[in-house]
Amino acid sequence: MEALAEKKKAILESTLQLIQEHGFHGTPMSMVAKKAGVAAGTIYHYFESKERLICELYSHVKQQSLEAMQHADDQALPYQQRFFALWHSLFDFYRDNPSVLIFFEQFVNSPYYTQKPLDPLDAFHKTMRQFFEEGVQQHHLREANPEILAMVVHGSIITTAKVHRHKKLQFGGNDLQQIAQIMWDGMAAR
Amino acid sequence: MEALAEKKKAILESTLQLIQEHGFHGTPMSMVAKKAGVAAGTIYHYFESKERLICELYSHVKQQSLEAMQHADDQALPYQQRFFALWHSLFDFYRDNPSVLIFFEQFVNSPYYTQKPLDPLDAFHKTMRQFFEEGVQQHHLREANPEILAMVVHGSIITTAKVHRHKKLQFGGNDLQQIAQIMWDGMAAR
DNA sequence: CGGGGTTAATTGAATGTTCATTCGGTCGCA
DNA sequence: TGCGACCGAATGAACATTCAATTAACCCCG
Repeated sequence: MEALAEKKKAILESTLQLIQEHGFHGTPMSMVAKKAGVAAGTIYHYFESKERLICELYSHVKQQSLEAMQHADDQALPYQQRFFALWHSLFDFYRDNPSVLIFFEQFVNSPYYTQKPLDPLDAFHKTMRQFFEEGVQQHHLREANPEILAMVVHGSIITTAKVHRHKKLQFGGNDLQQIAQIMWDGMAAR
Repeated sequence: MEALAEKKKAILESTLQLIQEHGFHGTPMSMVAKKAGVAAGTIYHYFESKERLICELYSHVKQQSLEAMQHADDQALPYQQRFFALWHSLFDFYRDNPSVLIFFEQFVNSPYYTQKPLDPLDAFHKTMRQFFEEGVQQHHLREANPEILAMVVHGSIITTAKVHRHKKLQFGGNDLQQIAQIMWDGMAAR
């Protein structure tokens, strides 16, 4: 069933691309179809509606983020080193996939996201939380709600990637390391 | 003639409200007109197009954020105290005006924002930067690019407000203080 | 092996709706 | 009488979605 997956994938990826360029609006199904090299009707073979397409794209993209994060984590390393690896690998992922970043942010602030019951099985979120739970339990990090730590760190990564993208600031490797360091110093056990 | 004609203000505020509820798309001009209590044509008396309306709304909203921040800053206080006041006042502003938060985020990730040359006179940004420049110069904060510090702190505020809004986490005052503290500890001079 | 039959995949023109924008006209005021 | 604010029905373009028709994939019986 590979050929089918091909088309579905092409549709998802075209949508992602086009949303980066033209926004959530300004991306008609006809344009998606054209870019994906399929007929308009074909999209409806794979996705019930535009809304469903976008929601599936969200899951797809989130899965990718998770993989980027997990890929870089080597549990054998000391915790602090793992923290920096996590920070940089996620940042790199967002920097190298600006369309993911944009789509993600647009989706989260759209009614699609608010309307849906939040996915309780959200693997990305869960993995992130576990990482910080571990840090707190082992006293590498200060006593704090791991959810909060996860949120703040992920926020710093997203923010940095967004600013980078807009070229408001061009970050050198030192700058990035400094940002990660600020986060670490703020959260580390006293 | 007021600083802003009553109707113009009503249009701006209705747009803000509706975008929170229905998103950037899903907010037709006719709906804005109805909510603002004016005729569709009237909007075009004040705004050239929907795009212009949205861009003006952005400036308007940014101005409000600036005021929220400045309002709380008392330069007579010690720097650290000013930092916490800034963090909390901006957070409170976003928490109490979720429509601003949503709109802001949606706009920044839309093509409207990317297309426009970035406003070099951006007063919000400038005020923020100056605050952190001062902290670095007076050695309250570590040696770092003040732009970066400003970005990271603002990011932490926005992230917290967003998560709060989605009710993923309900923050108590302690939680908030802890987040601000993490940021301070990370940035403070060693 | 082959061909007839069943199902799934794909097409793209047609449909009906929604929307931004326009414009001829009304109203109130100087 | 003139002007600017304001109205809202009318216009035309753009769009999501549908569907009847076409093609490819597969399977089973002879």
